[in-house]
Amino acid sequence: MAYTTEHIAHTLRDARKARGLSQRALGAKAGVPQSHISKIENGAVDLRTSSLVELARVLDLELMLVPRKGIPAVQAIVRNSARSVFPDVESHRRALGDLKRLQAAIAEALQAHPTTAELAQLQRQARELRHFSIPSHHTASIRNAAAAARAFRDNTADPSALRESLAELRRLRNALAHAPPASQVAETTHPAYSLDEDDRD
Amino acid sequence: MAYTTEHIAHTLRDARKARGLSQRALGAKAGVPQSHISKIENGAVDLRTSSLVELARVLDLELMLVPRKGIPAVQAIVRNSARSVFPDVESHRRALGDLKRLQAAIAEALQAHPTTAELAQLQRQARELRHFSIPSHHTASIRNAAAAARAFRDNTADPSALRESLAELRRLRNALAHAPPASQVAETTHPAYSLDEDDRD
DNA sequence: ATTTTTGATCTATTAAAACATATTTTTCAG
DNA sequence: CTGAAAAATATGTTTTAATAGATCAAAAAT
Repeated sequence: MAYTTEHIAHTLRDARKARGLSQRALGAKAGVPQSHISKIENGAVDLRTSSLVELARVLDLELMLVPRKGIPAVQAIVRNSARSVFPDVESHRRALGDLKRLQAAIAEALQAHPTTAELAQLQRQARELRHFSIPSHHTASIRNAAAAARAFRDNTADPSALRESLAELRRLRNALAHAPPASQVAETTHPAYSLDEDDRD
Repeated sequence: MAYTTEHIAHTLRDARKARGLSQRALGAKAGVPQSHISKIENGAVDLRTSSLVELARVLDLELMLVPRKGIPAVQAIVRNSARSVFPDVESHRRALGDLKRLQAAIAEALQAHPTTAELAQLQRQARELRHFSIPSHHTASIRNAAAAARAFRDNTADPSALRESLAELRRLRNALAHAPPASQVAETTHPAYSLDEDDRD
């Protein structure tokens, strides 16, 4: 398969992931079967132009023919369009780390005290939050919750701190869920360049 | 067929014409049969991405995925890359006029003196030149040749001026044929927008 | 543990690509 | 200007590969 085609496949996969779409979801929007998207992303097929255009559209990308002369300039633009959304992606990445630590703390606390209802609720809430892009100024809430969980693990006495954290996380989740633009998972508009985010845990 | 696909087909055809390539010539360079190019340009097929990439490459175009946000900026760049080559197209158009007059002069001279070998050679040479983009500073050679032909028509005596012109045109042709970039017919790098040059006489 | 979700694989169908051939357009001699 | 030869483009046919649909395996969620 030609270099450029590989490249395109990568771009599509990255863009899809950055938008938090599954192959099925993307396929549904673009009118393309999931199976086909799988093959495309794996470079197993030389897809037709219409398919490429459809997929790109759904991912907020447009296929363009650029004169060789203009390529560097265009690359700069593409890079910029991407950079303008990078901050969100970055803080999202950090927020994911915080969340992961929170979940670990909860797990440990549960190990010690498996019957605590507040911990189970916190666990569910933390899982929920992973579906959102979390602005940096909210990481404190998450770290506080983790601290509360650890404190509870060592001193079972008082679950009130847990309830407090739970309420705070709930408020956070609601705020994010009703946020105006596409705050649902890292706003994207991806460039042609991989970024291979460790979106996984 | 989707809008964008139509659009791409048009861009390809325009770019090819602007480069003065036949479907066959383009196909040969890109490794695609002429018949297929015909279908592509007529929107009769939904070509595969690799074909599109190959054709674009030969036409000095690159396929890129541009974030929606960046489209206007990219369009501006594309437009500019095109404009920068316009002067050449213009002088090419003028050179074609000169060539046409030269051919007419030769024809007349041949009418009067059908057996003159030099005239036949000149005729062939003039035909050859039509395949090239001729920078404006070379039009003098062509006009001189036309003058020589007209002179010969009226005064058969001396064919040496014809030979002189012939040699000059040959030199010109060789220079153009071996010119470094794509001087072969109007340097192009076409935008997505038609330009529909009256390449015809 | 099981139910859901996600991504990969297999089969049947359909359309692109390759090859040969026809048609149209251009060129140029008489 | 007219007709023949050549070049350029279009159109059939066959072959090959993309696409759609169903099924499967692995991972995640509850």
